[in-house]
Amino acid sequence: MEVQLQIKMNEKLFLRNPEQSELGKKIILHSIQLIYKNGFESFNFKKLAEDIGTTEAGIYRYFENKHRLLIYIAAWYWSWLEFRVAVSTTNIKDPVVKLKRVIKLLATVVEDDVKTSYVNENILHQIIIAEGTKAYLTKHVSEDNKDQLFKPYKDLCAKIGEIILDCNPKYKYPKSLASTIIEIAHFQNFFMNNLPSLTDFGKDKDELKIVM
Amino acid sequence: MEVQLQIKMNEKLFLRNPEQSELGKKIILHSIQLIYKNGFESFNFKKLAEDIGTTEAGIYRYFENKHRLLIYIAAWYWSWLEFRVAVSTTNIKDPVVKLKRVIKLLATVVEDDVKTSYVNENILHQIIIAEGTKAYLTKHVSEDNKDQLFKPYKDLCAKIGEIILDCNPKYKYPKSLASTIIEIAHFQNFFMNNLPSLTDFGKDKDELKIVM
DNA sequence: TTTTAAATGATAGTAATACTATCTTATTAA
DNA sequence: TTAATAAGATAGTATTACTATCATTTAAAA
Repeated sequence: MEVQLQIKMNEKLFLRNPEQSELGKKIILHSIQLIYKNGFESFNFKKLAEDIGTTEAGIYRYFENKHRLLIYIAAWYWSWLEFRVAVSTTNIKDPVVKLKRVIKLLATVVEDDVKTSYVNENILHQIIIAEGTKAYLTKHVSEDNKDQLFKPYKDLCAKIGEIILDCNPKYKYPKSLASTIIEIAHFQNFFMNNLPSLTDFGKDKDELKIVM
Repeated sequence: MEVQLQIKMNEKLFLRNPEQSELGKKIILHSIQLIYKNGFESFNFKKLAEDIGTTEAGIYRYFENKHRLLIYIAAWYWSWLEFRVAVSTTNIKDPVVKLKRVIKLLATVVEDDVKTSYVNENILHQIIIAEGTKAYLTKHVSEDNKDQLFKPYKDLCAKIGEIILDCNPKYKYPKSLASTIIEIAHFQNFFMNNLPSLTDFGKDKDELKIVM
C-alpha cells in the first residue's frame, strides 16, 4: 500500500491553489529549494520563475508576494507536523512518552518516509528552522492572523499544550510551554549549526528533554 | 551625579562610527523609531533620510545597508542589557536571586532610567522583540559571526550561563538554557501581544520563572 | 467535434528599492 | 591658512516588486 498525503490548506493562503496544478506544485518545490539555497532575503519571484522555467507573472497568479508564499510553506509544514504528531502518539497512553515523541519529531532530522510528491520534507524542515519565524514577525501579523494564516501553527501548539496538561494537570502555562518547545527546538538547532557558542553542542534532542 | 552611558561598539559594525557625530546619533535614534513604527521590512534608507532631514547617500556613509544597521542596533541592545545585568546582580550572593533578576530584566518593560542621549530604550526593547532575530537568521550568519558582530549577544548568553551553573553546578546545558531564556522572553512577549493563543495570557515574567 | 473557458506563456512597462558616483559646501584640526 | 574630513545636493544605475495586455495552449462542456 502506498500512502499519499494531501494537506488541505486555507484558501486565504494563496490566490490560486498550488496543489491543483503542475505549475503550482513546481512553485512550492522550487521555492523551498531556492530559499534553502540562498535564504529568504535573496529569494524572489524572478529567480523562482527562471528556476522553474516559467515567467514571473505566472507565479504572481498563485501568490501575492514572496512573504505570502513563505506563510503558505510554513502553514504546510505545521499541518504536516501536526499530522506526524497525531500518527506518532496514537495508541500511546502515557502522556510523558507522548511528549517525548513530540519533542523528538520537532528536534530530529526528518526521515523522508511518508512521501508527498512535491515537497522535500527534509530541506523544508531546514528552511522552517531558519526562516519560519519570519512568517509572523511582521507589522501585519494581526491581520494575517485574522485570516487564519497561522492556524496550523496554533493548532499544533494547542495539541502539544494538551499533552503537557495530561502530563501535569496542574501546570499553569501549557500553551506557553508548548510554543516554547516548538520555537526552541528550532532555535537550538540553528544555534548549534551557526552560532555554536550559544549552545552546549550536544544533540539538541537531549537538551530539550532537560528543559522539561 | 548624572551618569552617561557610552557603549563601545565593534568597528566592524559600521562604516563610520555613529556615536561620534550628530548625524550618526540621529541615524540610530530615527531608525529605531521608524523600524518600531513600520517594521523592518518596510524600513529603508530613503525614508530614514527623509525622516532625519538628510540624504540617502549620507546614511550609506555610516552603514553598508539596513541589515547592518539592524545588527548594530541589536548589538547595542545586547551590550546595554549585559550592562544592566551586571548592575542588577552585583553584590548579590544567591545565584537563584541573580537569575530571577536577569529574567525580570529580560521580560519586563524597560523603565527609562539610565539615560543614553540618543537611544529610546523602551521602543528599542520592542523592536528587538519583533526584529532582533532577523539580525542573525540569514544565509551569512557565519561570516557575520566571524566578524564578531554577535559578540554582545554571545557574551550576555555566557554570563547568564554562568549564573545558571552557579545555581546548579551539575546542570549540563547552561548555555542552551541561557539562549533559550533570552529568546523565549522575547517570543512569549511577542505572542502575548500578537498571537495570544500561543500563550496563557499571564504576564510573561511569571511564565519564565516556571520554565526554570 | 466544436466551442468556450481557464491556465499559461510572452512581453512590456512602472514605481520603488538599493545602491554608487561626483561635486560642492561647511566644519574641524594642523 | 591650509588641508582634511564630514556633510549636503544631485544624478544615475541595476534590481526588485509588482501590474497589464495579448496570444497560445490545454482541458472541459456543449
